[in-house]
Amino acid sequence: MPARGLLSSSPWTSGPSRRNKAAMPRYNPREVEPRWREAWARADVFRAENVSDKPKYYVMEMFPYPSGKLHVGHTRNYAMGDVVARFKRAQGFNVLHPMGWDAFGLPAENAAAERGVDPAAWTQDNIDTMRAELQRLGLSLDWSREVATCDPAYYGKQQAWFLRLWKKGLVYRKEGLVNWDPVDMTVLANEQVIDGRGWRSGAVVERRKLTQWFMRITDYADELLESLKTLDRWPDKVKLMQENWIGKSRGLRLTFPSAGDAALGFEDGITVYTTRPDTLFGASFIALSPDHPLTEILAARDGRVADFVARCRKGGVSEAEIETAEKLGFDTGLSVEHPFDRTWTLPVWIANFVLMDYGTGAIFGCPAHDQRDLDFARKYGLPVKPVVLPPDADPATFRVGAEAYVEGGRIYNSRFMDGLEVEAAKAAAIDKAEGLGLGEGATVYRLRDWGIARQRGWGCPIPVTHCAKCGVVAVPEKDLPVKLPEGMDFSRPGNALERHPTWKETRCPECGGPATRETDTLDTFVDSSWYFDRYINPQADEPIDKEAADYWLPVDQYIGGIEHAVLHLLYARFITKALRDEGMLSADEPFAGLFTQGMVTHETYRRQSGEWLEPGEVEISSEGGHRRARLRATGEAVVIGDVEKMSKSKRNVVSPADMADTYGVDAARLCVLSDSPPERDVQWTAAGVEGAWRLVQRVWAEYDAEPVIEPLDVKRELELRRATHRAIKAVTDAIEGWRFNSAIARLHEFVGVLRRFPEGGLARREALSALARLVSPFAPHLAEECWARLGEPGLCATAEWPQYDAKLAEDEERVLPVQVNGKRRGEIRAAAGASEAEVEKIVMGDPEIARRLEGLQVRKVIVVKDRIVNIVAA
RNA sequence: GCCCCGGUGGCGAAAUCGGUAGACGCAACGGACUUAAAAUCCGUCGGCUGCAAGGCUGUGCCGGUUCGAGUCCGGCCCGGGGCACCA
Repeated sequence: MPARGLLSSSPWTSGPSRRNKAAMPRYNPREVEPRWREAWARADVFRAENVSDKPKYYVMEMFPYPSGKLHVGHTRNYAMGDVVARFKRAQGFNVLHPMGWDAFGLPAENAAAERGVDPAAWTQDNIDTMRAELQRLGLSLDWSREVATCDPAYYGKQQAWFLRLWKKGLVYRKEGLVNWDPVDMTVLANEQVIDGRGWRSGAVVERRKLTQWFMRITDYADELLESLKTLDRWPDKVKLMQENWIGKSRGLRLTFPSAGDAALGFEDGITVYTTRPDTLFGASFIALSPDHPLTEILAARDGRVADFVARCRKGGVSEAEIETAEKLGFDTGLSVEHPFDRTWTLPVWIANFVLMDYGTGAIFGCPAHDQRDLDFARKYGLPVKPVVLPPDADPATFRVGAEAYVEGGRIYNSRFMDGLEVEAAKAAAIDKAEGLGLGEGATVYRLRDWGIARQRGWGCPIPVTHCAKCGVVAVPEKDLPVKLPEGMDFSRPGNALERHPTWKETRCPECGGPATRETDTLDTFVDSSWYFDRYINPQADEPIDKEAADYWLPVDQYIGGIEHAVLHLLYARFITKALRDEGMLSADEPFAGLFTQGMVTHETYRRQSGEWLEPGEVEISSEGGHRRARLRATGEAVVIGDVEKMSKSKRNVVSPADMADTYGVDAARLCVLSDSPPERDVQWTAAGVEGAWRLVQRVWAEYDAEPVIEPLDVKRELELRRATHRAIKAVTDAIEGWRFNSAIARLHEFVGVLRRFPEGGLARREALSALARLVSPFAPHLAEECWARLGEPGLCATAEWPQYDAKLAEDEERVLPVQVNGKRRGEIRAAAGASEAEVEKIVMGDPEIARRLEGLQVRKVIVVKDRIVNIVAA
């Protein structure tokens, strides 16, 4: 949003500054910034070397989808990464800071459908636009390593490793129930279904039976869980989310033998999975999933079962259905024997709340100690028998009412387990079941295999052919990449690749007979699971240049949104481990350090008709204490919606370009990093840019000022030197601690100090030399201009980070507040590091303190070195 | 329902080891400069109270630990995020 009054007259041409001399042109970023970007490009200073004596540092931000326009959320994200990249480079690291494009996906298809453009051309245009915008931000990126996932040179290598994983058995095809998005007309992974709706379209997801491609991420479930422990530079929150997602549980897989007249398919009894084998004597029924194979057999024979299953399938995933969550059951009339007492039989039900794809798809119900089972038992009049006694309860009177008892306690009513604590009873039950040959201890994960196929035209083709004679055959590596055709028809929903008139037709690589190509493409999360490997050498013949990868991996610092905590980060970890086991790289984990930055949010605006509006089209006013919004062009009333993450779909995006046009790129970078800590969400306002702009001008004014030659005052010189070293320490520590907002605050302070020291001399020179380098990660163009003005050799971008002298960074004298009984009553001055005795002496000799202590008896004096004094007196 | 994370001036926030609460910035107000405005510079800026020095109070609420609590502990309220028939 253009700031008031700045469009007609630009701030840097509006008049001379009055500091130190009559007329001085103000710092003009429009002229300065492009010049330094050219200088960096000419010197190629941001190119990383795959062979180097320096220690390596690999820093990257999550690559963007090329939507066509950069917004301030991107700016903030990439500015953060650039601060780290420039800081580490200055500290002597060989820094790899690459960029690329997550370029497959639906928006290109939507654009093709709406405007009849070619998705490849549309995407390429967007990439070109956004690359220019990114380059304008002055990011220290190594553009020689750029990758785009829609480039055959990239996805062809992806097909190559995909086939290797297939041959290894990590990829397989299976018929199963899938989540079908009826709007996008594609299959979604479980992770991509949120509240029963497609993560992208928001449409209610249906369940369909289809043959699908999967990756065996569950083979790695245990390692993915265990090695989370090695990720000490990941946020705990993300590790916790992944841990919950993997959902490891230990329990018992146990078979209930069928009782009496075993029905067809039912001879082997029913196998259930439980994490509560200690409650087996509280069992009251068995429940099968509506999708259980036995249910299907029963449904084939009995129409009432089929009707019941149909009822369960209807909805089931819809939001409303989940919320009401009514338990539904059907009594099959069949029964099984209790494994621990074969004379005891239990009825077999089919229940809607039993999931087929978790455990065995069948459970035993223990209503007293499981809320779902209790709800079910109450509804259908099944017995409720408690077997875990709460610590203070009386076995004679303890009853379970409306709430199941799920806490710990002592087992009773349970024969050989009586008297045991819950954990001991679980072990005893597992032993017993194993002894009987009816069960074994089992570990089960919530994590499911990853469904990777999408019925989309704009994605990486799955490189296989279907031959009537040979079945599913891999395309030979020499024939890769399997490229997308030109001229796909996106005017109708569905898979444009499938509809293409000729692309499908091919020859079987094995028998040479006629065959068809697979028309499913890979989930775009496959594309983003290895791009950090490809950056290392995007021209390599092999998908991954192993030698270079062994040097660079793992990524030292990855920066991105918390919204990828589970999906992208889990897939990328899995693919890394799979490729490692294929011998393609050596790293166990892709990202040693992870930082999840906050989102940039903005209010949303819509027309009465529901159409989204951009913030720039809307004028906000205050009428009667209420904020009102009107369409700038027509005055039409506009609905102010929620504050949400900036996204193209809701059109609540603010471009950094306007801000950069008016104030320059450096001010824009400072603005997005100021004021709020990087991990916090921020609601966008342009207010901070004025402060950033002033900082730029004030920094420049120090370099541009004519030197004031005055005799150096030794005391003032020391004071300035102390301020310099204190600033170096503070900024360094703040960057290392990811407190960029604090680092910028310290720059403001340091500039404030410099204004008070216009004299020349070495101390000022030292200060200015340090300041340029401290400013450099945040406002790199300004830093170069200052550096050049100082006459320093070379580029500031390649200068060493300033070192501080720890002695100078500490004050030699401290002001210590003095409290009496915890209330501040004065302060004293003491040498830094003064002993308790020395400080106490000064305190007691202070007349003001003495006055405060009149009539009181000092009981105790607490001296915290260099910080505070507290006198306890009565 | 369960699991996380937050709540500090008019606003964004700082205080990261239990030790001066509000650094730094924005806005506002007062002043300087200017024919004037903008820009720039200097200053004030949690609340109550006082002529002043100062005093009292204050980090969502209630209680606790401590010489000392924004920070630690217990209970609650509010906001945000994640998971949600996972047996």
